[in-house]
Amino acid sequence: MENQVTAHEVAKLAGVSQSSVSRVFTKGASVSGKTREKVLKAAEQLGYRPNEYARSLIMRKSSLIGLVMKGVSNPYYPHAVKKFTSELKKLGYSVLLIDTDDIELQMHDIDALLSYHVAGVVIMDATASLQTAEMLKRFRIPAVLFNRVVPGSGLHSVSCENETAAREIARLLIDRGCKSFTYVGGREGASTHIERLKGFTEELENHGFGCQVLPGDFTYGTGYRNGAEMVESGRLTDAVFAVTDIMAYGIFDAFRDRGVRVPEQVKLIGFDDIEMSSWSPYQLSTYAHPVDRMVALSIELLLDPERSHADGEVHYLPGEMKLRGTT
Amino acid sequence: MENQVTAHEVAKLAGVSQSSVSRVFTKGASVSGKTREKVLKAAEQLGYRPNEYARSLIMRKSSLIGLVMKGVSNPYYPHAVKKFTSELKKLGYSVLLIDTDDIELQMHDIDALLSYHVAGVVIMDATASLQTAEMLKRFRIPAVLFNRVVPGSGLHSVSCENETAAREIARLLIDRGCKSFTYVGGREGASTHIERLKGFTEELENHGFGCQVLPGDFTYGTGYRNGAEMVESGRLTDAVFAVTDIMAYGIFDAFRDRGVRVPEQVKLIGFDDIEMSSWSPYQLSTYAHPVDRMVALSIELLLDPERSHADGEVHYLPGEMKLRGTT
DNA sequence: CTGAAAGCGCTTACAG
DNA sequence: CTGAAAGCGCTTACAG
Repeated sequence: MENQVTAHEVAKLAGVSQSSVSRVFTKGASVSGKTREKVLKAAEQLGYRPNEYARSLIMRKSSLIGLVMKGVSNPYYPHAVKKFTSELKKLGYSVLLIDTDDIELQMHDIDALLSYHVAGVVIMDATASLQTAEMLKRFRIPAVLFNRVVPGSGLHSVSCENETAAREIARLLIDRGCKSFTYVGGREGASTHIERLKGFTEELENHGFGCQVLPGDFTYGTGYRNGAEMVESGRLTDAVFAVTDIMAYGIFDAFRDRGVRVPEQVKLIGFDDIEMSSWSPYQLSTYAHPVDRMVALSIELLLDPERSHADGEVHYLPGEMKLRGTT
Repeated sequence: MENQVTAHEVAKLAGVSQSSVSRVFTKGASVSGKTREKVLKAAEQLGYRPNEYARSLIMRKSSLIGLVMKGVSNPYYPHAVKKFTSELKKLGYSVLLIDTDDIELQMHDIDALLSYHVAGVVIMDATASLQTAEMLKRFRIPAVLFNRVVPGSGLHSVSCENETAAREIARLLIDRGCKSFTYVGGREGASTHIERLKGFTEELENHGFGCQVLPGDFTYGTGYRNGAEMVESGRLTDAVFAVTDIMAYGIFDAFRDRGVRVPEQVKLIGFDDIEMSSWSPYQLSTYAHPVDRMVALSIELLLDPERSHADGEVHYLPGEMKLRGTT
């Protein structure tokens, strides 16, 4: 950064004022074609690039969006991250990556977001505490929870139609002739878990069916343990709905290792539709998130000045059922 | 950013000069305990945070490190990213995430890196072209290729001991009594592919064995196709070494779907040791990267002023063989 | 359209 | 230890 080329040097070489150089690199400013040409040539020659720190400082506007990630366990998120970065890039924003080890966004991480006064933050796979929400609001940083909703936080949320999808899944399983059901859940308190559980059990109830509910934490290992236990304790049901694909794989493998056949003896369905679900050992039926639309809406909520600081909007977008070999 | 609290406001509330406020937030500066206390109290009250844009501008030093990612296909990378962000955070750096869709780092992405004049960039899973390397060098931005080496680029490289590991793998397979061998590779030109291929075939040759080499691209699908073709064309060998775990899964599944048993009929081994390799359907033998040490060394190369701008150092770190059920 | 000048919020010699 | 002042590299009224 010591030997950075400045607008001044470009101006000198081009024989114009520094203001003119600036105007050439500021869209919307009026510059004559001749000046523009001279400046561009000089800039090219010197390898000039406007200094983003100076620009953000004087414009009092950040071109950074904070992306908060927690887990690396669910391959669903890297895809969303990629979509976010590429869409944001088109709009002239860069991404500041925050990777928490904790469930919640920690003060340490918030500090970075605040120091750069990011134009917005999207929180993925992490549960923002009410305290975090207050913090963000206090510093007037627009935020959206991606694939999560935290009631009372007042933050925007963009999720998949979890409850509706879960109802659809219940109906599918009933149509397939299943009479007994199990739901294997995710971390207590996670909205995806809560909503899917609600939709599934309620719809079953509407049809006069009960449901065995097993606790989980979104990991393969816990899925496996649950699957094993179901078989060994003789609590196997006609159908199993796992809160995420990753958990479904664990359940499936536990079944397979114990000679339980899917879908002949048990129907199994997951949620997310990550890449592995179409792999040969699984061929898992599942429900796909509308990732692209979720990302687009999130960005809209963050960047639209009308909405970014308004009360939190909670959106549920419809995805798509993917029927494969396990149902 | 409009209503940001500045050092001036804190100074006024604390009854000191703005310089003193600055000193309190600059480590190494001398301030009296009394002043520090007054400033801290006022800062807390107002929710003050030094503006990082102003700070980077005046110090002519960026606190940002660019992290360049390409694929989302190999779960190996998200882990490395997490390690990078947490280590970097400890050193006071934040991460600017670049997510290319192209194989090479594109101009568009370089621009962001340049505008923020990042303190360094780590390139993962992307092949930096010689042109990119020139660009980075021209702007004096330290860079390290993670898990890649590009000869002639003059960039630092930190990789796993690919060649040595591949030799070890060859010996293991020979010890297991295998007489015929297949190597399923990655993208043409990728150094991981080249080095693993070299080590494997050379070591086999040393023992008087040949090797069938099949082309690949690091994806599950291509692994599957290769596996299927080997079975169907009768070109199955006693052992198969896949350039990455992901490809090994595809090969394994193609074998399994065709009734070929692993390891009874064919021994199979991968490279990376990602989470799925320990999952029940695979139990894949593989070679684990020393990710933590690779990350630590990369950061060292980037941040050490003695080395960051020096000629590219190429490092190969030893990992660890993980023997599971497929060998 | 163009240039001179002010100012964004900081750090850091310089004097005291 | 502390304050007044200069200056980092920009954008943007303000005059012309």
